Amino acid sequence: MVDFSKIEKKWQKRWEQKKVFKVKENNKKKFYVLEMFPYPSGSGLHMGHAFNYTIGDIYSRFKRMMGFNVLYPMGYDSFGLPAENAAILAKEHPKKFTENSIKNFIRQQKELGLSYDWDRLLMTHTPEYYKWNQYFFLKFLENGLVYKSKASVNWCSKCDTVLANEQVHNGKCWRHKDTDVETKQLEQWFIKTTKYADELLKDIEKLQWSERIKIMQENWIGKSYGTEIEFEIFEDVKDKEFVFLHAYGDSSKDAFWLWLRKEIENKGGRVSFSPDLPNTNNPQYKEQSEFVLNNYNFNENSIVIGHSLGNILMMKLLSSGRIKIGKLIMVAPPLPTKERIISGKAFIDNKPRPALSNYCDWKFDFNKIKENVRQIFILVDKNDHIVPINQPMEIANKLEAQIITAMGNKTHYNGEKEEEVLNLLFRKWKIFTTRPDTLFGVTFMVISAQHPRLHEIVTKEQKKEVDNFLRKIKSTKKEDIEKLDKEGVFTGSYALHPLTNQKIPVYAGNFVIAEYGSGMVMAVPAHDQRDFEFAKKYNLKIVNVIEPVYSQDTEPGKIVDGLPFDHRDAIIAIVKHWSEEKYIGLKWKKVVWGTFITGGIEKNQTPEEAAKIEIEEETGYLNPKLIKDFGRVHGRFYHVPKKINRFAHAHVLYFELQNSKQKNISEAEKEIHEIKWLNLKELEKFLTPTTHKHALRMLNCTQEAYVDEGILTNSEKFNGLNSEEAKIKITKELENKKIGKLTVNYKLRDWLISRQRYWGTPIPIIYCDSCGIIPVQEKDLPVKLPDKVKFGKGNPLTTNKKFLNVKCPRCKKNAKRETDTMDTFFDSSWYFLRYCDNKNNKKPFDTMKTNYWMPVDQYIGGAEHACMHLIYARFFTKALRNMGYVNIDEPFIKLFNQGMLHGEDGFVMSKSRGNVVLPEAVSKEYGIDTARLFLISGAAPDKDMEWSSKGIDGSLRFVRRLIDYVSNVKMGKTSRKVESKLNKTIKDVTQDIEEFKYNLAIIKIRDLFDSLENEISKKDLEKFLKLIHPFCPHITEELWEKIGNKKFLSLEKWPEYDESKIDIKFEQAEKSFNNLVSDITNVINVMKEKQGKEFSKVYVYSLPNEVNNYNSKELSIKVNKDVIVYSVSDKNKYDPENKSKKAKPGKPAIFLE
RNA sequence: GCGGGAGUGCCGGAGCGGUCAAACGGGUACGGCUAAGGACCGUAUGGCUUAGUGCCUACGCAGGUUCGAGUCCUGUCUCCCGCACCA
Repeated sequence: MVDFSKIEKKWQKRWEQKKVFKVKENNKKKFYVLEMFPYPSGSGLHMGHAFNYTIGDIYSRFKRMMGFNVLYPMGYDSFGLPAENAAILAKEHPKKFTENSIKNFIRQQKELGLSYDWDRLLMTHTPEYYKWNQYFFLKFLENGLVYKSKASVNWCSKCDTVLANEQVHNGKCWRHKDTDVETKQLEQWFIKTTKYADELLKDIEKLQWSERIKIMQENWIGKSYGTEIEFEIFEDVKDKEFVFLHAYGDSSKDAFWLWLRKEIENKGGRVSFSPDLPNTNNPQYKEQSEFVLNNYNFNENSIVIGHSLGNILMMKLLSSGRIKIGKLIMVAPPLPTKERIISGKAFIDNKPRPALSNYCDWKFDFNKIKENVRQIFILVDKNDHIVPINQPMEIANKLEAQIITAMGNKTHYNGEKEEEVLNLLFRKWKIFTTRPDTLFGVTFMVISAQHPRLHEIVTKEQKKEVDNFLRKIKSTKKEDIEKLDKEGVFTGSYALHPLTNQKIPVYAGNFVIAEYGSGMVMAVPAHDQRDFEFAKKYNLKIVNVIEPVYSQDTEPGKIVDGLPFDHRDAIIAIVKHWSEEKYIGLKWKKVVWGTFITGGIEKNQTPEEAAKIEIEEETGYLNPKLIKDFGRVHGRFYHVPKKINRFAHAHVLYFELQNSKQKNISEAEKEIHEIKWLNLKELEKFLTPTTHKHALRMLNCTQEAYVDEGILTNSEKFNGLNSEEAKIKITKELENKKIGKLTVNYKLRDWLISRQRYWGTPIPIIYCDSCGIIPVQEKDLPVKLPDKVKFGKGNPLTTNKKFLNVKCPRCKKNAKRETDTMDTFFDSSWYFLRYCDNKNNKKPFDTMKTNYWMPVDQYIGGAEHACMHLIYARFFTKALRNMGYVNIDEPFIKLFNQGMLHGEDGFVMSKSRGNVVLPEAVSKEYGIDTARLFLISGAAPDKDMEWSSKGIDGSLRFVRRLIDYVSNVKMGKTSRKVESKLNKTIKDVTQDIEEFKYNLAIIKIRDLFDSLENEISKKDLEKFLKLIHPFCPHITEELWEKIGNKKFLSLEKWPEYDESKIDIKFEQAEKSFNNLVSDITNVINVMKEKQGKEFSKVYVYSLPNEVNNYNSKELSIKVNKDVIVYSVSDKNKYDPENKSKKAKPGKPAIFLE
């Protein structure tokens, strides 16, 4: 019948030839519609893709017709792992593979009739594009937004590469839901996204995005306010042997680090102090070593702090295996390279030091040293004017020692007091807490077991145990760790409580996140569930510092608003039976209350005394024995008998009756309450006030921490404050002591961009042995990805020597390239800017052009990128703004998240599931316009939608009827009725499309179509076609041409509506018409069923002013009978039963015959 | 655990506090048009009732606000999604 594919081809060709959708910057108002560009998968497009693109295409076509200069581009996110993996499988080069896929994609997208400006095509795998990735990387580097760092990173063994934090979902790789992410310690490139954490969070409110996505981003950034507190972490130095080994030159033995000696001795350590080593002007190893061995004791616990030549002596001694020690701290070691020594220019000043060559012959046995000392630290002065920094670095590498470069107060850290040296022994560790009010409840510390600096605080004694623990953790999957018990192990180190100076143990734990805060937490077992569980497991001290406060918000005793609170010290006495497991409950007679024994504390009374008196008064029992004091609980409630709001501060005391001795209770007491003996279960139901329920929980020893806020206790001068006040005051106190401050913490981490894979943008960095890490110079960009590499194990780029080996841009010596590539999210973080100026080969883009087009007015894409792409792109925009490249704060003002298309089996349509429907197939049978129509009429485009091969029939019917109608309609005049409806529909549809309510728009268009009559004016018919055009572009173009138009409908103006032509009267008329139809059929049915009568003629009697509402022809068609319409006033009407009398406004009378 | 969203006829899904037995589409049934139709057109599709009427039962469940609730509020159940030991 209709050859859809012929029509489609015809118009697609014409659009392309005439460049109908090509845009340039001009004076018109711009509108930038953007769909998240696709990854060009090898399997091509299916209906799910068609669904996504149709949503954007409709919007673009609509906006274009609305008169906007619409930028609607398409491109491909063509770097990435799948291509690499698929290419390896298919033994095809990723480039060829990718470019084939893209070709396929473009063809298929063109067949969908999408109105892209194809001249703006971009592909991220082309050097023309990724050159600018490299360029931005270098710019970020210049601006301090890039750094390289060793960190514990997420590793996916299937991807064979690291993953960014955002790419780990539920402990699994975002691509491989079945692959556990491992942690590895690796040196990687990071982008400082955290620098913009605050702005990224703050600007969320500027975005017209769905609340859902906004909240997801907020949670991801995860800002929390709290206090940073410095804890001193130290090894227990008691009875430990320290040896200070200076050696060389001019410092006197008395002046050398006396301050440090004092610090150590204060903590119980023993310090042996070396005088200058013998004969330092011509040092001989033999002489000096004998001297040291004779004078000092070394054992596996001793800590040697070496300085100057003392370091070299120690390294020699350790090489020889003659001693074994615990820790070696090398402060400012003179460690020139062998070449330098031989050349006689050991140090920066180039003065020869022949003495050194006697000794520092570089014949160290590094493995031996590692064997004989447990921990090595090297401390290097940043501004050392003698020893070049890279020399100790080399040593540190060989020894796997930690190197710290920091400026000393005096050269070589010979100042009065050197914090950096001290820190190696007694390190300061900042921790973050949101609950400084619980500071006095800290009874231990927990450092993350994954913390890269954990080993620094593990002592010799605990090393084995810690190692065992770490091994255990490593062998458990990340997924299981979350379900695992809180576990840990003592590190051997202690922390000093900043306010009480108590010594508290430091544990390594599996439940602390290494990357959040400082990776160590202060543990408050009484008020944190995790810490509580940990403390229970390892029998650690639990100190209660927060007393609960309850507010009664249910009857009885619900707080009455507005009444002031009467404070009162009180007791809650739990009294146990002398022989049974039962407790006394008081049932109140005038109120519906059930409580324990309770009462106030008078002046000069202890809580125990007060409780005993209450017990005697209220129950008569004479011999209660105090067993346990549960501390206080505070309750705000309305005291019903006394008619006041009360704030009771109650001591909870637990008594056991020694015997049944009882005196008589006064009548007055008897009237207030009665005594009940209840077991624990009964009490649960019986007790009404929340404070008493709390007391019961304490009696039950509930295995829970009290984590809410409350009133401080056991907190010295902060006792009695509520949590809110205490947080402020304790933080202030810490600030005064300079060991804490108010601070903000984010969950957001820096963005790890290194990927150990081939198919990505090479990171433009060169490693030079002499110059270190050198960025590639801008003029040398792009660093092209070489074609020839070997895939297999490890990073493919290392297999291309031509790529790998370069000359250092600075010193021209041989150097090596960085072989990691960038995360492909880097590519997609700025592609929307490149579309604005995609052919520029001088700059990433012309700012004039981005200023015109940006920001993207309408972004369309899936919600799965809420915390990945969308955060990166927002970060990029802000960073580029600060660097002067763009003038906007946010890239995407409006965001629309489309739903997913499901296959007929109910699952998301995907190739791997095998439920895909191919557009080509559908197009052949139904036409792509029909498919488009069906896709968006099923459900709102932001909801998931199920494909149905039956459902599409409905759309096909509509399209056919439409063609049929336009082909046969008589051009003439439009009736007022149709005109009214048309204008109303234009109004509604315009708004619906604007709001992406395509499904509703279609309903209204169909409704209008049903009301169209056999005659219509050309103008109105055109308006009607325009309304449908965004949904069905090919068919409408064809019909548009058919009715005699030469220009493209695609470029026509969207119809405007005329409010004055919208007449509700017509709607009412339509309604009464429909009512009439249903009335008639109703009667026909009733009569047929009831009396078996059949009628062939219908007479309708309408009020005279409404008679035009009821067209007999239309009625006849509707009810499928002959219908004759009379006006009631018509004298010649046929009305044998005088039914016309029954006619009412909007409701004509009927007679059947 | 925290956060977000949703529960409406056989199905997909519409539903400004009143005009809702519920749009539109699909399915199903019946009828018409036809040589025939899986094409097209019409009717029906909670129950009872009626010459075009009226009533009842219905929007997960239970309450509440209101003259009036599918629509607002509270609680509850179920489902979906996101984050998850974030100190």
